[in-house]
Amino acid sequence: MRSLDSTITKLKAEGFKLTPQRISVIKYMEGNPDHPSAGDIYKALKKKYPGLAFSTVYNTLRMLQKIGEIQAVNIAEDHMNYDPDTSSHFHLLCEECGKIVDIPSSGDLAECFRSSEISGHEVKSYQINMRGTCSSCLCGSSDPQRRL
Amino acid sequence: MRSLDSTITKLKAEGFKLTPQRISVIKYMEGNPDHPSAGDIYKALKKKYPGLAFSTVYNTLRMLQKIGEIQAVNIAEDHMNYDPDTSSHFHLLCEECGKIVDIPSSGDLAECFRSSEISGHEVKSYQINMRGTCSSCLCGSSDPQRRL
DNA sequence: CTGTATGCAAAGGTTTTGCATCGGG
DNA sequence: CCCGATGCAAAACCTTTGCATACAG
Repeated sequence: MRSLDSTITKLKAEGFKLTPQRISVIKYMEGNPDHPSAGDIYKALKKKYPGLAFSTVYNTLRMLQKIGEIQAVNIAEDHMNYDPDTSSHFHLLCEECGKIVDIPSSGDLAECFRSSEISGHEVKSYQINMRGTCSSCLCGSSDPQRRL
Repeated sequence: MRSLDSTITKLKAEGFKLTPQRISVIKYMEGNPDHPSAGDIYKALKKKYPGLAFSTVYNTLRMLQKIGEIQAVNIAEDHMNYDPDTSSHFHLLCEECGKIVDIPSSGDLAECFRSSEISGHEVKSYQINMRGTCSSCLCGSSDPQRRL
């Protein structure tokens, strides 16, 4: 997801309709670093757009996934999170504050997945998910953002 | 999970009770390469032990996780899978047959996670999940085990 | 206009919880 | 004996689905 404009252009090119609800979801995701869940998106947008259904959020997310504008992050145990940054990077779920933070992809790591063939299997995609404590919680030991 | 005996010994040492239901779950998991879900375990054991509750399966799995005898694998989209092999290795979800296969940890990959500090965050654990096509489905293109 | 997206509600699946009862240590 | 585990059922939660209506192109 580079920008609102490029995403909308892509939508049109792929033949999808531009409804206000879809645009609101796209706006919410664009540049959002918080890896929101479908529920987060629904709750946040429901205030502004009372006429918004849960299924519309899911449909829009699925559509954005299909055209490669967002990626689903399978790191939490009981729900999916969504990331507008589809470049190669990884995620850490902080066990203190519950946030999901981005981890840049190191050259060494990328090197391991250079080939699409690993142990005789064909690898089409991969995710690296970590758990631990994020830098904010490590420094500010008075944990200003503790949620758990 | 090394063996049935060692697991039972560990359970006793940790002060957990040895009930027939717990032992049946442990037996089912021990050496099982199929990464079953809680539902798989329940369905399989319900035949032999009609007196088995879903909650007991979940309780036992949580207990086994806590004492480090199994690990939860967060690779499927809508449920958790469980693996009695807690050594360092990764998983590939085959998009053809739906199976989860083990990928041995390479030295190069392990090297990347040598330090518990990455990008200023403290990493306590990590999972590498891949999607693609497993070697069985690649070879036997007549896909004898296709499920999707 | 036409076809598709929306909203609503209900279903489906997984996991959790509450409570009376049972049984292992 | 006693405390914790079990079984049962229901609830909670996330996600998907079906259908009539509304609306973008």
